[in-house]
Amino acid sequence: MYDVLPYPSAKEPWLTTARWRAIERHFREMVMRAGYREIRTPILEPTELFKRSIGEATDIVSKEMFTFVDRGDRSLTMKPEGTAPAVRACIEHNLFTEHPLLKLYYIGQNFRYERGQKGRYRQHQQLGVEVFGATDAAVDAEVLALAMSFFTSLGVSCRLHINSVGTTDCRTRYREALKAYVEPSLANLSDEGQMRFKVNPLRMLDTKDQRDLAILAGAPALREFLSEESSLHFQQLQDYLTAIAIPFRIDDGLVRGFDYYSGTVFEIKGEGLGAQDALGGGGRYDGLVEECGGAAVAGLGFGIGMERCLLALEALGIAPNQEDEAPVAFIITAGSQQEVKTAAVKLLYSLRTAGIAADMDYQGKNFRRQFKRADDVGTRFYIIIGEDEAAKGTVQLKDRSSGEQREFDAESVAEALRTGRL
RNA sequence: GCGAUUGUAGCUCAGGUGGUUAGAGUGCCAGGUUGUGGCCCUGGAGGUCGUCGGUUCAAGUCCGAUCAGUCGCCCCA
Repeated sequence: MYDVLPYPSAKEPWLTTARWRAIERHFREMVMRAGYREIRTPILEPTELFKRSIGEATDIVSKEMFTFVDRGDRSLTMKPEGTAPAVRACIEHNLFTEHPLLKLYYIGQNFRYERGQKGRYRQHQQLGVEVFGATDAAVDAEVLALAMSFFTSLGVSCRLHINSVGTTDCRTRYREALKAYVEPSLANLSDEGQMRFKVNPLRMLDTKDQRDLAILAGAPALREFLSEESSLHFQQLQDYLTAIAIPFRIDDGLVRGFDYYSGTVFEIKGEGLGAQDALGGGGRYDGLVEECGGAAVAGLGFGIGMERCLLALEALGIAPNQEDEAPVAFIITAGSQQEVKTAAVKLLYSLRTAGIAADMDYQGKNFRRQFKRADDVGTRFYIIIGEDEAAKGTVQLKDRSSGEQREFDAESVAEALRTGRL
């Protein structure tokens, strides 16, 4: 876990609220241009929701959930991912019937009880989209394109890995074929590989163990077991991606860790991120809505890791386009007369009311130190008020970068600041 | 859940073989006449040495345990 701070720290300069807002804004603008609407769901959900959707046997459900029993004896879980809660909410509020084609986006916190590591936190934020009600491969292309352009438009280079895990039938047939192929060499497989052979054979493909890779090198590919329909859909997706110039590579070993995926699956990998290099991932989950008690509605989506995105930007030395947090004007008072201070306070509020970011010192600093404070907060203009000005109802306006200074009526200074010129 | 590694001011780090009131740089605060900033000069505050226990006349330093961080495995965002 970590704190997101208002100022960069030496240890983790990427962890600032300004950067977070910049990324969130970038994401929002992108998905809203593509017609997505925001959904926000609670952090807590019934544990059952995740068991049914993600799958009992998955790592997430079996060992990584923050689960507890509440005072009413219900088992609640802090959401480990955003899709199932979104599906639950849409069913509950009949959004699928009201909006047969539903395009949603979310920005939310997820919780997984894992060992911390670079780019992996027990509480992490995901930026995601979900599209319900369309099986057209063009939608798959849209979702993948959104995820990719999110990164490329930020200047992060990344690789798109895609695969198709087909329908339940395809996977069942493939699972048998794969087991039959591996069985003779089972004893030579790593401990981990042997365990997966029993529990979840498809996951054997997702290994980094050299021996296992050697054994699996000649194994049949899941792609060869896809039904004609799944196969065609996957081909269409590739054609669309090619048409819109999104580079991709087919990764036969890409098998994701949630049980609800069907058909298209993908992962986006970045560079310079250490072991946790998945920037985002997702896929199609056509049976999920039904599984959660809704109608047969097709769906697909992706999740992008906020922290990994920020880390990737940091590794590349890219600062996201952040909004300016510095005030336009900083008011400085000379002399200790109460009239001066009162004139300054009056001016401060009239500037803010006029929509100008303005600030002043409240620590009773001397004249010289007020300038230092103004420099620290990065103001563009100094506004100086002394006894003479307070008496005349004027101020001195000084440009910090040029050093130029002119006297203005207190009433007209807002206008000068708005034009940004003396 | 497993493995490796680190823990001394806000931050980056010094502190041979144990030995008085634990240091530097930087940052912070103040002063250098509250009428002109960035620089500079001077001064100041700030540390139960991660925590607990042990060895010793004596522990930041040696030993054990524990906690936290980091990195990796697993898995994923």
